[in-house]
Amino acid sequence: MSKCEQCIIREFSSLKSLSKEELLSISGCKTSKFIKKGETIFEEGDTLNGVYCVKDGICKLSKLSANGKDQIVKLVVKGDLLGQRSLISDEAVNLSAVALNNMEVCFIPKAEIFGNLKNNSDFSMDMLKQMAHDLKESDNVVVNMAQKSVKQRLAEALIYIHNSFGLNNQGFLNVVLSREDYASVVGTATESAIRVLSQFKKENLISTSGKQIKIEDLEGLKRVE
Amino acid sequence: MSKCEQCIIREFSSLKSLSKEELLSISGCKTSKFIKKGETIFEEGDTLNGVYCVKDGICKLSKLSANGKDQIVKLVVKGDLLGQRSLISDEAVNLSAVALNNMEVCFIPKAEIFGNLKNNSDFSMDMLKQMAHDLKESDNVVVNMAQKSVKQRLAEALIYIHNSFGLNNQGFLNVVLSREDYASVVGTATESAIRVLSQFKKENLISTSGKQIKIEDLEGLKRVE
DNA sequence: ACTAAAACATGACAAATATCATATCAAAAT
DNA sequence: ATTTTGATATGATATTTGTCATGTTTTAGT
Repeated sequence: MSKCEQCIIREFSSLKSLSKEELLSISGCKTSKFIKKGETIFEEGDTLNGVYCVKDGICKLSKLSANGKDQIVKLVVKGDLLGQRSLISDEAVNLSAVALNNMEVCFIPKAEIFGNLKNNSDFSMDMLKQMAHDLKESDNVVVNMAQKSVKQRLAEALIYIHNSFGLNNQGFLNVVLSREDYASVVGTATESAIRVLSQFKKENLISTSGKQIKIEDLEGLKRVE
Repeated sequence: MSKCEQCIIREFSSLKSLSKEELLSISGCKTSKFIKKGETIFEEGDTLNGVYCVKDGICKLSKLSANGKDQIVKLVVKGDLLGQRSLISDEAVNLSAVALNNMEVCFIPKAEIFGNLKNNSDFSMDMLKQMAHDLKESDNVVVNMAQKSVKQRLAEALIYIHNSFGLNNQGFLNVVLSREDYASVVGTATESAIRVLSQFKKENLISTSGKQIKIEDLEGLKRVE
């Protein structure tokens, strides 16, 4: 758990193009930080002097809208970096990051990132690719938000979570969100999210056990209109 | 108009970090291409083997949603590049680009871009910064789409166009969009966009002359709820 | 200038979604 | 174990937005 070069995360993350020597030089990475469920890693407007690499756990990236409601923009998992966008733009962070379960992250100082961006073109390229991928995703979300119904968006959110984060040993979705969080992913009122989930239950598309959700009919969910 | 090194656009674009020699090597850039209003530069799903640098004119980047409606994701102007995201991700283009007025663009082949990404870290950094900026914008649009009313979104679209693209000599917005395009920016039905614009007119927030729109009360538009 | 086509406009109504109220349930605290 | 709090659930209703119909105006083509 101690050295970056040994970290299993390395091969999945944008850091994969860093050499052993480069990783060793990332001194701040030697110690990982544990973050409890519900804790805030950083908040909209904060200034970061480095990025976080997620070793374990899941967090949400969200933004507070003028109407006082939070909008979840992205879910971040093992292997992802947090705060790169802000670091590269050299501006305050645009989104808040809050842990959805217990997390382990390690901090990589700004200077290390910029040094590698300057000297390792493979690393720059990986960063660019990651950013390009995020941009495509974000554009697609814009289209979905603008053009699809709440029901469709919620169905797609469930499918997305199913495909990206998998299931636990009992077949429930690995990512457990409150109804309020689902509303905040989909961009609707909490009551609406609850109603739609109830409807999905009635139609046997999903089943629930407390906060846990199991997808019973993936194909059915895909057909939701 | 012929050589990249002389092009005024150069200093505004992501290409500003390329040296004179690097620009000279961009052979394909020697000839610029003229695109008429309404013409398509590329379509969703196309494979690009280079990027376009916009020398003049404005175009829309849009995506077709499953419901058959187009969603405009971004407006692109002088100095911007088109197709970088797709090129970097090495995948088909995610958005269609259609000229909103007569345009002049020049084409830069893929190999040139990648060569420079590999060898010129300032260029890579500029690309990264541009992408980071686009990502922030896109995330913000997601939040607006999800949390704001059609009226608010349309008011903000007008303000955005006012601030980003300016006015012509008679004080009308420089970018002229059809009502359908406004609907497509805001993510609503054409009739709804028309209705809201009519309402803005009645409230003396804007005035119109044919397709042209003049903002009469910018502060009032900002206060729209 | 005339015609056809497209864009704009508006009413009437339907559907989707938000809001408010209230009830139930589950988790946490004492 | 009991209380308290927060999350989930659902009904009733208001508001927003979409759809369809239809008329008018503008634009483009001959």
